[in-house]
Order: sequence, then C-alpha cells, then structure tokens
Amino acid sequence: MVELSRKQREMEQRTAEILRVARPILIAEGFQALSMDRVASQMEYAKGTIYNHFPNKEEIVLALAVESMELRRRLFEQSSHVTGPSRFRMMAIGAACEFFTQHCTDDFLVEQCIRNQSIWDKSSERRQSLIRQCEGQCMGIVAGIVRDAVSRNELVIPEGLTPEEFVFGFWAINYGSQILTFSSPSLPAIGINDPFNAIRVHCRTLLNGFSWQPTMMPAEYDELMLKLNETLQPNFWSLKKQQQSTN
Amino acid sequence: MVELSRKQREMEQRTAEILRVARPILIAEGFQALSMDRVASQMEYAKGTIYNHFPNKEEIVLALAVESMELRRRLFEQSSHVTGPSRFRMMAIGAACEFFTQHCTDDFLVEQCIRNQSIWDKSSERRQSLIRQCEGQCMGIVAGIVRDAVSRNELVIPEGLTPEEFVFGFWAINYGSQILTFSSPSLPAIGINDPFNAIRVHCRTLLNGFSWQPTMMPAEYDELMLKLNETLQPNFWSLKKQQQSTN
DNA sequence: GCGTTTTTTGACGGAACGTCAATAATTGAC
DNA sequence: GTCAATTATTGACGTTCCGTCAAAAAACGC
Repeated sequence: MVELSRKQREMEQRTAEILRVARPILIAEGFQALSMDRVASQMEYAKGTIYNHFPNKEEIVLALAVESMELRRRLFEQSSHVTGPSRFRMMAIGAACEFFTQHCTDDFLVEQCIRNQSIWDKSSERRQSLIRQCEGQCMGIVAGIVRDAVSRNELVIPEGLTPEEFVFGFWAINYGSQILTFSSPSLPAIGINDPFNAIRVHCRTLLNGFSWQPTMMPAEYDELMLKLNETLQPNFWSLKKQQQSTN
Repeated sequence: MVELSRKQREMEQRTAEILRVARPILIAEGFQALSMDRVASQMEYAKGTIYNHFPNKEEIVLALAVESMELRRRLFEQSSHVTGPSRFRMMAIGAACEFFTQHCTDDFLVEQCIRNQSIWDKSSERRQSLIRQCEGQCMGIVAGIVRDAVSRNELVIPEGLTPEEFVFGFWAINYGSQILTFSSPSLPAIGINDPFNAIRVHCRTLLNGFSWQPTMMPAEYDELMLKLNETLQPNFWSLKKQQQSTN
C-alpha cells in the first residue's frame, strides 16, 4: 500500500532524526548524558514517542554503533580493491585504519561505547546481530586478503594460526592503540609522543616479520603508505561524508 | 596520638571493607549496578557514612582500579627480575601479561571500567594521579628493559621511536587483544578460536622482527615461555593472593 | 556527669528510566 | 462531510538512584 509505505517512511525518517539528535550528545558528553528526556525535548516530541522507536537508550547507542561500524566496513571494502600484490592490499587496510583513527574519532568513540556488558545486555538480539555481522564482514575482508596472499605464495601463516587469528593480531594492535590513545591519561607524559607513528612501525615490522612479500625497508614502506593514502583518501572522505549525511 | 591513630585505623579498615563489598558487584554486574545504596545496605551502614569515605561512586571504582593496576605493576616488577638476556626479561613481561589476562580477568574488567570519560571526569585529581603513576611505573619497568637491551647491543630501536613508543606497540597488542577477547561477541564465530595463542605468535614475530637478540624459532620461543611460566607463576600466584587479602 | 565535638543517619530534592491511561489525530466506510 | 474505529502521541506517574544536610547519636575530654 502507498498509504502504509508513507507512514513507514515517516517513521523511518524520525528514527533517523532521533539518531541525528542523539549522536552529538553521546559523542560530546558520553553515554550517561544521553537521556531520553533530553532527546525528546530536543526533538519537540514527548518521551513516549521516542520509546515507540527505541525500547531503551541502549538501543539508540547500538543503532549509532551500527552506523559507525558500517563506515569502517566500507573503508575496508574500498581498501581491499587496491590493485597490486596482496601486501599492498593489506597495507591499504592499514591506511583505512589510520584514516578511521585520525579522521573518524567520533565513530570510534561510539564503537567503544558498546564494548560494555550493561549496554549489550539491554539491547535487542536483532541489533546485536547487525553488529556481529558487520564485525564479521570486516574480518572477512581482511582474512580474504590473507587467504589470497597464502594462495599466491606471498605469505606463509605460522603453523597453528587460522587466517582470522593471523588478522586478529593486527586488529588487536590497532584497536588497542586507538583505545590507549584516546583514553590513557596523558600518553606524552610517559614518553609516547607519536603513538600513531609507533603503530605504523610495529605493523611494518609485523608484516616483514611474517615475511609477507614483498618485504620492505622502512623508507619503501612509508613511501607506499603515502601513495596509498593519496590514492585512497579521496574515497575515504567521500564515504565519510556519505555516512554523515545519512545519520 | 594513640587515640587519633586508632580512629584512623578504623576509618581505613572501613574504607577497605567498602571496596571489598563493591568489587564483586562491579565485576559481576557492572558499573551501573554498583549503587551507593546497595553498598550501604550490604554493609549495614547508612548511605551518608559511605559518602564519608568516597565522595561518589566513581571514586570507589577508581580506588578498585588502583588495586588492580598495582597488581599488574607487581607482576611486571617480578618479571623484570628474571636473569638472562634482556629478551628473556621482555618475554617474562609477556608471561606476566598472559597471566594477568588469563588469571586476573576480574582485575582487567575493573581496569577497563575506568577508561571512560564520565568516570574519569567525576573523580578526584588525587586518585587520578595514583592511576597515572602506576601506569607510568609499568611503562618504566618495560622501557627500562628496552633501554638495557639497547645499551647491551641486543636491540636496535627503529629510527624515530623512543623506547616508550617501542613498548607502546606491545602494550597496544596485549591490551587490544584482551579487550577484544572479553568484549567481542563470539570471537570463535568469526574464526578466532585461540586469541591468546595468536597474540603470543604475534609478539614473537615482533620481537624477531625487531631482531631483538637472541632471535628464536617458534619452538625455542614456546619452550622458553614455558620455562618462564614455570619459574614465575608461583610468584605471580602469591602476588595475586596477596592482593586479594588486601582488598 | 556534662558540654563539646565528631560521626552517623535517613529523609529529601532532583534527575532519569520506562509505563500506560488518557487524549489527539488519522483513517476509511458510508 | 460525518463519525466510529484505529493508531499515534502525550506527559504524569511509580521507581530507582544520586548526593546533601539537618537532626540524632556517639565519642570525647574535663
């Protein structure tokens, strides 16, 4: 029915509007500052109406996280299409991670929010599975590059590791550094001035350590990263803009 | 005054008692389940009395975090005293991390709690600096090993990295993997069955990648880790027990 | 004992959650 | 165009928790 779909459209539009209102609050003032009353009054609707869209505020946060994780997925997707040896594609993923860390800090904050038992507990199975799915897709993209590298004899995965477990190390170092960078009180005070560069060096060392061909000297590596960034960043930015207009 | 000190003692005892009551609540049910009313009623004191010890619940959480981070520091301390080449000591730190991840999961959860702007914001400068101090000490211990390695010509740090930035990579990969392991929904579902082993392989690859002498084949590495664990674990356990009786 | 100081208490104001009966708006049959 | 039926919106309400503070109780010291 045309009628029904108009209503549905309006409903979806308002759902999006709620997220648009909620996001800056969550980002600027944190989870506890995000209240249903506040969202309602800011939208000039009654609280009950908001509850027609989301059964609790945790669901709002999860919905925001889905948006942010989709952005990450699209960045990865984009990176995986780079041409060249498998290692180039892996480094392109690294470039995407760098971009996400540096230019999508808001999205990262939202992602971090949901790594919290209490939020997870109160939210619906449906949205949880959306998150899991997106996480799985990100992993799938990177693991795909790894499998491809193996089949082309450009990489030998150490014995006892699945491709996903291989990826896990890179995931951990990127994710960990991001969390530490944003939440560790005064990193510079303990001697870490450029965490971002440090992680790049570690990733290069890891790739070389696994002998992922072609191995690279520091200068070569940096040069290629520069080139990858130049190539990819326009796409990254447009994906980011796209996400911003949607949310 | 004897009088005064007796009162002080009682006060401190009760502070400790509050933490003893609060810790299991925080661990089992999370930050939001930890309420002052609940702690008070469980201790059979009025709420106001609890507020004589801690100005808000965030401070309680920070106090718990200090305890947990001190444990980590002591594990690191212990590990740094292993004899042998600098690399052995670095690997001993790795063993401490593994121990902390595997056997002090509660402490990790508490540590994770405080990486949250809103908790950090509401707590006192004094306790914040205790945390920072402890974090700095952990870093100091590991960076000390790195500096020693450099001065013994067992390691060359890549150009442009401070020893602390060098350590940061290991910190990030360990921390990141821990967070992902505990908070990522169903890691096995996306192909990661033994995250713990994966990180060990990555750390070995990193150490070898940096040519930290003596470089090691997988089997050698695992063997040494086994030996380190055998040597250190009794000490680790006793440090852990010690912390448990204090808190 | 008794006045003073310290500690404890729990009632209170305020904020946020999530609910639901009452109210308003929309729909479509006639 | 009217009106009964359906659907959506509203905000007051019960509840829970926070953090405060005046009053009550306990401890102190003379």
